[in-house]
Amino acid sequence: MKIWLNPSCPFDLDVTLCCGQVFRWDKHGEWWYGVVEGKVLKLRQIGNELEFENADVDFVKNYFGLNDDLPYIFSKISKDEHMKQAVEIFKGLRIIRQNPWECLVSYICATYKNISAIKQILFNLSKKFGEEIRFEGQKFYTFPTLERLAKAATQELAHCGLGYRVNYVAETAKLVHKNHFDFESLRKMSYEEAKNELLKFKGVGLKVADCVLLFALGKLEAFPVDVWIKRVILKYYANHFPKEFVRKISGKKSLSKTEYKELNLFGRKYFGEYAGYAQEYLYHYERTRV
DNA sequence: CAAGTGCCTTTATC
DNA sequence: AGATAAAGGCACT
Repeated sequence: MKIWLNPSCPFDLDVTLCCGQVFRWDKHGEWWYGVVEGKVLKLRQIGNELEFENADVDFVKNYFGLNDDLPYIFSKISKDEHMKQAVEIFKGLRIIRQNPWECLVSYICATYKNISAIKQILFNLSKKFGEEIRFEGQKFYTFPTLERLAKAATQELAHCGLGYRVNYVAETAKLVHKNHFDFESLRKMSYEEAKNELLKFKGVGLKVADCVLLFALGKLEAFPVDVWIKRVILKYYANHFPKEFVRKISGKKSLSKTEYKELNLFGRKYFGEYAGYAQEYLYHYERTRV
């Protein structure tokens, strides 16, 4: 099936899948393959044409955020030259609407890891606890269900390379299972309310909660602050903070809870209701700027 | 090549 | 409250 993209509303499949918001996509030739909602989704983009197999149009549109009005969002977040430049370079990057459960586990596993290591962990988890699917003669694995991970032995999880995150994933899976936790209900809540719900899970701090809100639940005002965003702020936006504060966070590697909240609040106030888009553009901009 | 550093941080413990 | 240490392991330098 095909979707014809409106040239005035940009989309860049490569950037969207490469920018580090999702971890289970691979490109073979010009086609991207990923397992989404239990099926292998295959797609490629040629200019304004998005061609895909194994999903319907509405699903693809929703998953890739094709309904987001990017020109309008750009007009809202383009507050300065840095942001304008990031937008100019990566124009078609869109926030993906991931499955909330997969997103939650992914970002619990992502703490203090680099992207290749995160991909490795999630592949290991899916291979061990997910379901094997064959597609075009290749093996793919669905993401483990919460029921399966809730039952998983810590020993088995440890073999996936989770390290000290084993207990975070195990306990979160058990709690989600026990409480029949309804991720969909978070969508109706405010940003703050939904965040507080997510913070109840083990291994979920302010950063992980923001990532789940942004990448799975469509809370586009969420502004996750990781080491890269901290760098961006120190580099381009330090004048928005007291000198003393800047010196303090420059000196150490990790942020305290209050320091995180300060940077997070700055992002949301400064960039506004689409701060999440600003975050992802700045993140990718800074990471590719070396 | 070995050793050191850094990684889309959180939690436990002062 | 607020700072500090500890927690896999792997990729990169």
